[in-house]
Amino acid sequence: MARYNPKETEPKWRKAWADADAFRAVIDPSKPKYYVLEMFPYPSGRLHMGHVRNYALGDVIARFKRARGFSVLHPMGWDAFGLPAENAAMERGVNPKAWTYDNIARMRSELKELGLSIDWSREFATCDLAYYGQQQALFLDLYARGLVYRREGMVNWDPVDQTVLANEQVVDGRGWRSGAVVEKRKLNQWFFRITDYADQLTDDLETLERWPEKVRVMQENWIGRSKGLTFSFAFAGEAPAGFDSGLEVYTTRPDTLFGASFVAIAADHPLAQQAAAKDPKAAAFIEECRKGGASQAEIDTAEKLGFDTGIKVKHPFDPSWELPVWIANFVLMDYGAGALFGCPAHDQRDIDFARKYGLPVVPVVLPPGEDPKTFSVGDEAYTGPGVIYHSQFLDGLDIETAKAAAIARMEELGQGEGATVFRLRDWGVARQRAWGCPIPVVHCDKDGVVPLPKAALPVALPDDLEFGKPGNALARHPTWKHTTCPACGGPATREVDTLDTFVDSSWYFARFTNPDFATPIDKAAADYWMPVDQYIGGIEHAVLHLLYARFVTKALADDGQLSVREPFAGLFTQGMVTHETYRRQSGEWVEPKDVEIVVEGNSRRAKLVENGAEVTIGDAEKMSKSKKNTVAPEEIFDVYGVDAARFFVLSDSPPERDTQWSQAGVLGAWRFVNRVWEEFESQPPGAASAAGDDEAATAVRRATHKLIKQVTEAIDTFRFNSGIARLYEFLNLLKANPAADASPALLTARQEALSAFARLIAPFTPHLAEECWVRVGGQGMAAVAGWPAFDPALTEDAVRVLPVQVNGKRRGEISAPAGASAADVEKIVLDDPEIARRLEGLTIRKVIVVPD
RNA sequence: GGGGACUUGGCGGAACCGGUAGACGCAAGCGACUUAAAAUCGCUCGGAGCAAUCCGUCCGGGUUCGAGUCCCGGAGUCCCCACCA
Repeated sequence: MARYNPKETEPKWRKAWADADAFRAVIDPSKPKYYVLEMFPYPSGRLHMGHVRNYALGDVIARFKRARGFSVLHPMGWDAFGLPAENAAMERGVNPKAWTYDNIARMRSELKELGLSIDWSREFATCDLAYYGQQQALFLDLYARGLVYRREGMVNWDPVDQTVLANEQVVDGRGWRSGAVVEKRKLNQWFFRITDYADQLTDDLETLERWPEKVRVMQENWIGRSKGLTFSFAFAGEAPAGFDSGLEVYTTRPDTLFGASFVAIAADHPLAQQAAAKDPKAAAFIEECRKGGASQAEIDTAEKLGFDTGIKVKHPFDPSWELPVWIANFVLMDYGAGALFGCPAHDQRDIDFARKYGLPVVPVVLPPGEDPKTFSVGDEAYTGPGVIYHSQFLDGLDIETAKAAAIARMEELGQGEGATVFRLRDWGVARQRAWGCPIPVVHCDKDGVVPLPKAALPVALPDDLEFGKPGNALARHPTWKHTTCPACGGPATREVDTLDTFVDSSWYFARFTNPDFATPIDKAAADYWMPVDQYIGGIEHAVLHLLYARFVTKALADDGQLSVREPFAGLFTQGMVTHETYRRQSGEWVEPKDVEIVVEGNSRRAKLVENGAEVTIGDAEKMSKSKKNTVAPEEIFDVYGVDAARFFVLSDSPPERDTQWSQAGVLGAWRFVNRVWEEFESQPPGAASAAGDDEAATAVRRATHKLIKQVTEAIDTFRFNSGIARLYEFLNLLKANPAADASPALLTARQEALSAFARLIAPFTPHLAEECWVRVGGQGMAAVAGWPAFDPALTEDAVRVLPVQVNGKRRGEISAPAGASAADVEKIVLDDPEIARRLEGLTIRKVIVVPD
């Protein structure tokens, strides 16, 4: 029998789908819609196994939903702006635009080879003028709504990439791409007012039921909403210049106000600057603070350092009580008010500080069961529950009540009010890069910063950028930036900063609903397709991309351009594709294809193919070039076909977990493909439908209906590996009931089984499914054939095998008809000789029957 | 320091509501076919034991007729955030 030949069948069916335009997304109000989207790829140049898994996952959903009668939108595009193109330009002297479009062309053809059910007519790249021109319009819309502003601020400067980074892009004090230690710089910057939406972005997380809990928690922590009190300390003497209304601080523990023993301000605080101007020692201390690094190790070991300014403030509830104002290295200027009051007894950081500088430690929260006369705090702050004491009008209250009472009193006094503070900062969106979306504003000597009118859009990037040296090639282009001011008509210069590429990916999903529309979003199309029903991508975007996309969606909804307030109704975060790592004794990494695995019983060793030298087998890690543990998808497609590769990345592990690529694993998938094909080939074509049933036919028929039910549920719940296990089981059953020597009844049952089977495997192995569908006499193509239905009555077994436990231990099993009553089951059990033996000498006290 | 997840054979994993632990796949062993190998097919495959049977889901307790699953305590691994007032 001829083996299945994917090289022949797979291209044939891809062409058939394209010719039939089978995957075009159509607005059809008579059908429910389903929008499935995988995070679009950066066109790095080559497809890797992670892509294969990501897009295969989405394609299972898309094909399944299409078969289930949904009108499906499953588009593809390119997240195409960004630094790698500029780096390539610098290193190899290529043009970033040409480099990017070359990569896109190559990756497009590789992706198409995967046989994905994508509507390619909607494809775009974010570096297409047609896309980023619309993004400029969108920028102006947000500008008009007051959601974009420019201010001078301290920014994170990446000295290697020579650009600004958002807070989210600084990891452990280093740039997320370059890994360089980030510097603080003062620059004029463009910001999106994401903090306006901080409350909504937190509250609406609750509505995202089909998001992983983990991602919601991460976003909630990132936004970092905290409720507390802002209030001002009056100065004991004359108020310093600019502080007539006092020194403002923020706290989440107003209940501990009577435990205050100092006030601490950040080194960058204006009051600290004033102190520095008068006192060189203060200036020296501030300089010292600036040197402190932001990395994990530095924070862990950093000593709490302070400098007493000599300034005193009055306690808000007792003006006779004065507190010293210290400059402290642990106070952050950009959180809360940049100043705090220290309550050492109930805050670990404060007590470290107080013990070092000999400041008072007054407990005001009495832990349950402690005696107020003897309770004291050592070097460890008490942060647990208790009753307030030593606190005048707050005495006797619990912590929560005391917080409310303190806030109420402060509001009465007019010295402060309850406040919500966020960790989230506004999103700095300007990048000093040339390969990005130009910001559509000009700078005019007379009119200042002037947004361009929409008629002046798009602002196109010049093609003749020169990338020989670091820095912004757009800024040094000889002519591009020179233009006229739309307000006065005089000479002006264009903004040379471009938008963060995360802006590009914050609305592309909406653009897919009509990628050719004359304004950024076609509301009618978006109203039909949005929100994305199932979004699929890596967990690494849990905060950055997914938070920005949520913000932009809300802003566009408020602007009337979208009706939905959340972009992604369902989110699935898939695991990575990993592979074992191999190293020579010298420590060099070795590629899998240069390694031969030797198996001895349960132990595995590895040696070099070329000379048999011993190789160390390391843990499975994410495929990466640096560790040489990559497997090129094309090579796998070439040997086993696309279907086997798709099938393997889906079959081995649950999709949310990492899956380990192995040669043996893909061989298993290849065997499956061949066994499926053999089963279809062995079935005589046009098997007549015979009336009547025999035992084998009944078993096959029941198993078929059960299989349909199980595979349907498995796909619905993202348990693809379990669904595939059921497919294997069913194939084993068919093999046990072969077409050769089959009764007419069994042949008929097999025919029905194979017809269903061809459609059930279509989401996983679409090319093979088409070939099988033809073989079994199906009409049209499997891709559009519709999902098989099951008869619930046939999914239930008529006879149940029930385990029998005696005293909680399994002691045998009996068979009972489905739905048998408790009394009937009890009778069968008691009549069973094996059970009777087990009951000898025992008294039956209680019988528990669990139905079926 | 704060938050979250995970831990089941040699391996990936299954077990949906507390009801037969280890489905399915991989690896391995034995056999068939073959001059031989590959491919393919059949059987075995958590541990101990001839067997009856006993033990077994990270460890220790608990709830329950019954716990991989629920509760309490602990260990390990991984992820996110972090001088956040």
